[in-house]
Amino acid sequence: MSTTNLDGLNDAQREAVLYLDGPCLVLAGAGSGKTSVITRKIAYLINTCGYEAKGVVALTFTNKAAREMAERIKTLIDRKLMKGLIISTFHSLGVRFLREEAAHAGLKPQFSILDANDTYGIVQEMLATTDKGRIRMVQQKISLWKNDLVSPDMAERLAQTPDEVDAALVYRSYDATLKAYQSVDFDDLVRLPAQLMMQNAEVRERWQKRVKYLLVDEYQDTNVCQYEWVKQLTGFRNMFTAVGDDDQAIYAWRGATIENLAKLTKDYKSLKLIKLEQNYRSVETVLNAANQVISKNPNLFGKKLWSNLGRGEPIQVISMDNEEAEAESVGMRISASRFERNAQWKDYAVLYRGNHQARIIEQTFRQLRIPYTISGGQSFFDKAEVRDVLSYLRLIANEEDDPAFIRAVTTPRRGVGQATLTALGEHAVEKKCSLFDAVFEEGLEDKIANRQLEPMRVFAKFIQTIQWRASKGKADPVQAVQPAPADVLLDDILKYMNYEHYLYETQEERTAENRWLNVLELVDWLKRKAQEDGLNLMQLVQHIALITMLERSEEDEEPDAVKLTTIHASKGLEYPYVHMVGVEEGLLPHMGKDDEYGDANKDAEALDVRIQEERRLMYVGITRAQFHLTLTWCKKRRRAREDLIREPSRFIGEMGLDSGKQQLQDPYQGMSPKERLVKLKEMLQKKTGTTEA
DNA sequence: TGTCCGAGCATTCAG
DNA sequence: TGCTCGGACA
Repeated sequence: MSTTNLDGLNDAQREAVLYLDGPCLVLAGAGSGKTSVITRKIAYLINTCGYEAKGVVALTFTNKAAREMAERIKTLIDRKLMKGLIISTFHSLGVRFLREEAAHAGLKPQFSILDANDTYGIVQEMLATTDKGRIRMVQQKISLWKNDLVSPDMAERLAQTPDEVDAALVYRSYDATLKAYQSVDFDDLVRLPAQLMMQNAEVRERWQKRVKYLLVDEYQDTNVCQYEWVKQLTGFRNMFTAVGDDDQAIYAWRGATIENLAKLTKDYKSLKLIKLEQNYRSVETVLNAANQVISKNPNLFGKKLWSNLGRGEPIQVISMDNEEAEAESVGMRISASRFERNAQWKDYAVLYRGNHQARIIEQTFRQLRIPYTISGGQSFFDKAEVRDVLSYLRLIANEEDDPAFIRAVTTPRRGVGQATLTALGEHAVEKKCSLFDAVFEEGLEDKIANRQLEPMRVFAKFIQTIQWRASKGKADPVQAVQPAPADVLLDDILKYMNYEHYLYETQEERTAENRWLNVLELVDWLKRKAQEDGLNLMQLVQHIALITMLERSEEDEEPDAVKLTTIHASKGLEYPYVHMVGVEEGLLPHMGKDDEYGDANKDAEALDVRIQEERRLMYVGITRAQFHLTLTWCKKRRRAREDLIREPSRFIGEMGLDSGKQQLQDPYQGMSPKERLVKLKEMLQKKTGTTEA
């Protein structure tokens, strides 16, 4: 295992792995084997070049990507040599960084991490409104500013519209509030490390010394902040490999900026550019269409994918009467195709632009008895029940975490309502302390009636007791409590919450049961984690933000089912047979309610930029297909109570298909569902008669 | 004042 | 489907 195996890599891939003379940008087209390049390069660094694992850092955007990368590396490197290797998301590394450097950021190491729900509440309070749109707009604006490394001061100067002026004002006090809560939001997990490294020489040197080689995946998705952090981390050494594809940049709306790719060539004069243009995924018909579409975009580097997987079948474009017919047709086609090709359900994917499009497809698939799985949905840690339990843990670790206090003290209900919390808040301001501490501050009796005060004090005492019992085995002489390991404490917390009872009392039995199961799963997982890594409760809580529910994937076996997913969520995945639905003007490219093409003159450029991103989205969708692609669009689509007349997406025209051949009508057009089924059965029977191997 | 129910309506997403 | 908003009711 002392040398790295480079077998099976093409010339460009090999060059990318071996290049170590300085900064390196790998432009990796769809399906060109970029993960192989990253993992092999890591193996090469450690196995052959004598890098210590702890000096190598690979950054991704999702936990899933990080996990997959780690899996692959296990097969390439001796376990013993892997110790200390960091493969993580930007945010996870940010957490680790901030825990270590907390003092420099003015935080205690047990700071809390607030998610979008918590910050929504904070913004809501500051705006003193219930206008959801406005709150979200401000929240988003602040997030984008943070991602762009724009300070509140700068934001105030930059703000143009009245909305922005508002947002800038909120931004300032929002940040102050987070500080007071000893909390950070998700954006801070990257922003604060970047800023800290820019401003603090000691911190900068420490981390630059530590990171000997850096690899960044999906570089086109980085924002200003991430760019800067990467730059800081690589420092004078400039030893890094960035892998990305400008044609697959589809996250501008959340702050990512493709300019980062161009900026790289400017900032690093010696940047080595390597293009991976051989595609190992798709047949030529698919690839040609993708190339044609994306060629309508201005391009930075000029790359063209090719493959030697053969010509492949023509792409099909099918027009439908409406979305019911579309869903049915897709279902029937998949059924028939699966039979004809002797394929499996999981070889098929249905891609769409917006989540709501999945509904009709789900419905239809259930009728047709087609098994499916649907991607996306709420993440485990966003579920209300999970957040409820975690709010207790957060509060135990960091009693300054006011949002956690509010959530915990009001869940389950214990007679503490809005009025009480307001009074408590005033008291906290007066005494300049957290809500939690305010509960014990003198004078509260004058503000809050005993009936509310008492349960609140009982609650706060309970939290303290757990804190005492959790802190490194110190028995508290006054409270006479015994220290206890995390699993015991977790049980005690759940018991105190009486959460199961609360669930069944407040919700439908079925949902209560589901939610309780989620809680049990969470607690199980936490206990196991504590056991395996020998953590006490305090340490465990601090790790929560870093966690990925790794072990959950025991049932990893993916079921044999058709995959229903948005195009966004499909990035990075591949399927033998792909159906894209709703390929219509207005949907793909997507147009909001108020922006019609008509008076686009004023902001023609902005519109163009948006169309370009939609075009890349189309490109991503097309390139998911390995062997066959079917596009459908509806002549009419029901919106509210009216039928809208629709037109095929401009992107269909841009694919350069020889029309006529591929412009199919729905063969089942005008038939009732029953008739369609009969027709399908006929077709299947005919096939059975003449099936070949 | 709070909450319950039916109607209407959808960008895209992870940490 | 699932969420939110508006109107009705205790």
